[in-house]
Amino acid sequence: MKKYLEILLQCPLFSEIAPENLTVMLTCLGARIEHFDKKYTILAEGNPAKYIGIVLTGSAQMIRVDYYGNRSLLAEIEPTQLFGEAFACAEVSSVPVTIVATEPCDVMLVECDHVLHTCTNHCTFHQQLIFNLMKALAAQNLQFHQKLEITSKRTTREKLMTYLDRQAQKHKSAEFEIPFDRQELADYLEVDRSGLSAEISKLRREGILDCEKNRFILL
Amino acid sequence: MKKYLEILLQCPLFSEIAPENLTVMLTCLGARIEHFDKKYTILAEGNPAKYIGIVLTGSAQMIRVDYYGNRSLLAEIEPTQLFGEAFACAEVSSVPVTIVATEPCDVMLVECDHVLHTCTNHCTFHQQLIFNLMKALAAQNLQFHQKLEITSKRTTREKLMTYLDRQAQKHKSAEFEIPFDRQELADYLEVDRSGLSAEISKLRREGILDCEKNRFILL
DNA sequence: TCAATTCCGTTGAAAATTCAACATACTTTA
DNA sequence: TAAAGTATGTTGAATTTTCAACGGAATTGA
Repeated sequence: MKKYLEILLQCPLFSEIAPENLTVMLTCLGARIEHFDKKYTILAEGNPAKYIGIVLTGSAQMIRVDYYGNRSLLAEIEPTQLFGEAFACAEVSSVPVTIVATEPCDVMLVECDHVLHTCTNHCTFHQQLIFNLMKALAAQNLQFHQKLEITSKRTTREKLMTYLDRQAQKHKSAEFEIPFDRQELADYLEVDRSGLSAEISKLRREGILDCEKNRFILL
Repeated sequence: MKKYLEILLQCPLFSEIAPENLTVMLTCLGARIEHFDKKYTILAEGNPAKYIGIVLTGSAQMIRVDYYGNRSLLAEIEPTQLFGEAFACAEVSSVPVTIVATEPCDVMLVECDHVLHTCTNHCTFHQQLIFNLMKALAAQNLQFHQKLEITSKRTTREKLMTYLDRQAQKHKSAEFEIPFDRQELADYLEVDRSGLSAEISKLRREGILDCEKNRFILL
């Protein structure tokens, strides 16, 4: 556990928590760390929504695969970010999404009950944790707004350009790398991969953008 | 203010708040009530995100209209429900959506700062309010998951059927009313209105559903 | 290093969506 | 009550997406 304290202190869930209090707190929360190799499922759809997850190293994705096998990518999850907290806090019986490791991952799982309900010892901490959770949920809400803004566009071109504009804003540069390969980008934009490739080629020919692999330049 | 206490006590934001404490609390929060006629804008895109809104009577919608005038309907907001809380809590500078009244509305606005930051008098209340806000944000998160599940489908038929299935589940009945007219339903599903009408007719002819106005029956 | 696998761009045909226009029924309001 | 306005369904053409299939490039792993 020790080696992750650095990362945990940067996690939004532990914002404003004093380093010296973190260790004892983690045991109180029933925290445990698990490792997942690339492509492994960290949390499968249908499982009980009891845990809040924190990605410590590597990276993961929140995905949903429907009845017909259509895969939709809901969010990229990077170190220090949370997952599963919305379902645990809303007390749904089971999670409606799947979390998969896209790189070898170390993940911390804490029991949501222990976060929300004050225990005998650490009452003051819980208040801060709930506040932090609230902030994290609000931030995730914004992420979904952004995703909805993108996917509400009707054409592949508009979805792609809206996504790339937002990425450029985020990186404060017209040149940036995205965390997706082509199939993942298509799954995030909710479009067909081959159609997306065709559209990217077209935008290149038109001199609107350039790209190599997952590195894009808006011209 | 008095006449709304009943409704306010059922609002998720004031869950577990004792009735006798509510009135004094409202003044402490800088609460004020405003009325909006049908079709009026309650909160316009671009405005500062300082307030948490509560719909007391009537109904409202969260919408976004893009550059080209495409209208997208993000959520229906009914009495006791909140709006704007995600943006206020995430401390974004301005709201990226518009809230409009679909029926004559009474709306309460409270200053988010006053909710989040403990004042001199009512510290114990604030903790409960933050907890309630956290719950509300988690619930709204789920709503967006549901909307994303629907709009991630690739065809109008699949989007419509997924939406109607969820409504049937919600009402625990194959027969139910939806809160949208055809244009609004199209805006929620992110599809063309005329295409939606055509698809509904087709599903009727195939004996899969029946409907009259906004009342649907799944067969 | 070599073989196997994955990733990516291209293509053409089929399917679906969008768009504009119009007719009818319904609602609102003067 | 009549007129104006709104909501809904229908249609056909144009646009766009999806789907399946393929080949070459890049990556992985034995």
